[in-house]
Amino acid sequence: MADVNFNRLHSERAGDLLASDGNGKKTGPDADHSSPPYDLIELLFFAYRDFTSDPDDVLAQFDFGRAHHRVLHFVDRNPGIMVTDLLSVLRITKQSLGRVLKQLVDEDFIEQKPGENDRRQRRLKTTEKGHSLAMRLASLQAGRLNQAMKNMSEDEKAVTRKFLFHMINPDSRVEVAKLLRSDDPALKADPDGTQLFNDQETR
Amino acid sequence: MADVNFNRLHSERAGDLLASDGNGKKTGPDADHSSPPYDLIELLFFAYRDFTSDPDDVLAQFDFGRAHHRVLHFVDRNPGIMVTDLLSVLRITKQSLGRVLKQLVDEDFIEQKPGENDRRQRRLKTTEKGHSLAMRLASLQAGRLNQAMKNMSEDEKAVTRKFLFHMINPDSRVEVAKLLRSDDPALKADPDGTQLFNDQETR
DNA sequence: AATTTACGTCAGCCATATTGACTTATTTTC
DNA sequence: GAAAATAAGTCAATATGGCTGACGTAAATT
Repeated sequence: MADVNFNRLHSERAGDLLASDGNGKKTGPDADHSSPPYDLIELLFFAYRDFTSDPDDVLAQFDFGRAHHRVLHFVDRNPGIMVTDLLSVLRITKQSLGRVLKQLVDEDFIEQKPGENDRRQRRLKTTEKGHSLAMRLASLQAGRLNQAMKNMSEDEKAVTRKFLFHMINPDSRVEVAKLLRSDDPALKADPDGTQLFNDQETR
Repeated sequence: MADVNFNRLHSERAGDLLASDGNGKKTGPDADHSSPPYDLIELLFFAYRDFTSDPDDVLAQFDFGRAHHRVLHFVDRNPGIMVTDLLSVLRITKQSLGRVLKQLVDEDFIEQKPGENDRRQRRLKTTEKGHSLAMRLASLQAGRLNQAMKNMSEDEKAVTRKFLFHMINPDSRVEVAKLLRSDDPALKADPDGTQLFNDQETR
């Protein structure tokens, strides 16, 4: 709140990184003396902050947090997923997952049944109640994304997807690409997202 | 670790949201029956996860967390910023900020002096040590961003910036635009980022 | 039969956020 | 000049969501 005064907050530190045009482009002949793209760094911070805030508000009404959202989302998107897969996608520990998953199961948002071939597995899927909440949360995020892209051409949307994909660690891209195309038959023939994302690097 | 098996995890819930081409495009004549753009939702999640992971590793060596990073970043970028401004940018409480800011001041990453006109204010700026760490962290994020954009034209980069800007709550865009252009004289004449981001909506 | 895997659990720790109430300077307003 | 508003600090309590390490069990694989 309160009108914030950001005027007169100018950097007193020019010359930190040699000459730059202020946009991160090189001005010298060869070496990369550019300053960091602060605009993008900060845009990503603010964009993600707001991207998560809508769902957070809804989740709070259920006494859930962002952790529940992530679990609910990936279970809803990948019915039959097992605990090990969730751990690797979310990159958290079994204990951390266990707590939120238990709540989601206890409160009937997620149900589980043993794997048919391997009875050690817990195959997870959302209940109707869970699916409904997942859709509500996804719709909020969808609304924001659609609004942000409403004036974009298909090509421009593809550029955005490509950008986000390339922000992911190269090591993880194959796994992510698999997740993304998991219900899109048209992408089956593109195992590592190479075509999808016009990937021509890091190989 | 362990090879994860995402095959055979196909949605068993077709027909939830009427017909869709699987890409979030409308297939009907007018109403928006499209399903959420799950690919973008998940790409944003993974992109941000990895975007923050590099700095996290460095911060851990100093016994700092992501909260310290945010404070350090915005102080470094806005020398002379005061506590109230930080609170509004970071959207956290005074108590939360107080703790991490105290550590950063105690360990000589940030210094403070009273405002010249208003002696209640603490004008914050990074020390050499603090600036050095801030630059190190920014370079990590810059490296990832530059790599993600290395094959992009200037137009495509502009599209990406525009996308991120439009993901921000309309209410916050003016404030963010002010922050972004804070040391870029070329943008001074564009108070709410309208030109910069080719903004033609929400007015 | 031995090993590995999938999962669960106990116990404790830490970082980061929250709310509400209260204090102290200092500046602004009437 | 008195009253009100502002900038900042502080105390106390609480919640969330991560973490580590150790251990246990059932089922599958070698």
